[in-house]
Amino acid sequence: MLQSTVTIEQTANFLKLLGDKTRLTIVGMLKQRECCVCELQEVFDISQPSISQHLRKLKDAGLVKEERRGQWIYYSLNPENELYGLIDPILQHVPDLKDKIEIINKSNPTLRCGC
Amino acid sequence: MLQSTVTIEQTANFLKLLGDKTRLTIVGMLKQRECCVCELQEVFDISQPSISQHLRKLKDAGLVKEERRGQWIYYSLNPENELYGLIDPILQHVPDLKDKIEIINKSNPTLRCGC
DNA sequence: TTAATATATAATTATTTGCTTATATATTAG
DNA sequence: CTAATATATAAGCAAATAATTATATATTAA
Repeated sequence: MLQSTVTIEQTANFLKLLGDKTRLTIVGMLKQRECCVCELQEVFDISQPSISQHLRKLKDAGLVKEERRGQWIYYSLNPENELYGLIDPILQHVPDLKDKIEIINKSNPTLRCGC
Repeated sequence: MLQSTVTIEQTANFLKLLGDKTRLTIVGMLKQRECCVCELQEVFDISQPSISQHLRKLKDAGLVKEERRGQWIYYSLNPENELYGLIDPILQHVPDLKDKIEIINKSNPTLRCGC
């Protein structure tokens, strides 16, 4: 694979972006499946605006895409990002996040009634 | 290779550490060869104490070792670090730092006179 | 011993960061 | 339309960060 044309400063900024526990966890979860904000809220002990602000940073860096579907805005990783290829090696060093995905699968916040 | 037993928080801290242009450059240079502070000074536009402080952070995180040899203290990467394996994939996305190594090879600050 | 060099530490400061609460906007349901 | 829900934005604040200058410590050379 060719070396990408990213500057050292861009790479440092990318690492700084992932150098936050919340954002790294979000990215790890999005690697498994897209999530909306209310789903992420199930997993983190911070306020909804705080989650939105982390997502905005990820989006501003082009690492994450958003897509509105009705009431919800779904976030997913953007494989077009020049440094996307770094995500996998990084996540390989991190414990599995399937438990977090389990949590939101079970609580299912986007299904408000079981009728 | 087995997945290492590092927490997501430790990984985030590691990425935050490398998420700084100066420190990422230092690590990239140390990947090529050990350096002392006065050599690194040739390459950066910041004060000597600032460089020492970056090195201390890297050392506190166990990413870097130091070894005094006479007047100089040489810094090198510590391959024992649990996340050492991440350094290569990261540096693959960064332009080569051989030019910086060239600079210190040429200025040769540890050789004060040619006699 | 003294002077020079290499490096570390301390104190200070401006900036950035991550959070909070309050509020605004957009969508859906009734 | 109105109420409820999902999300974003704004304002404010405390803590962390990266730099600076000043000073201390360690080593070498004379």
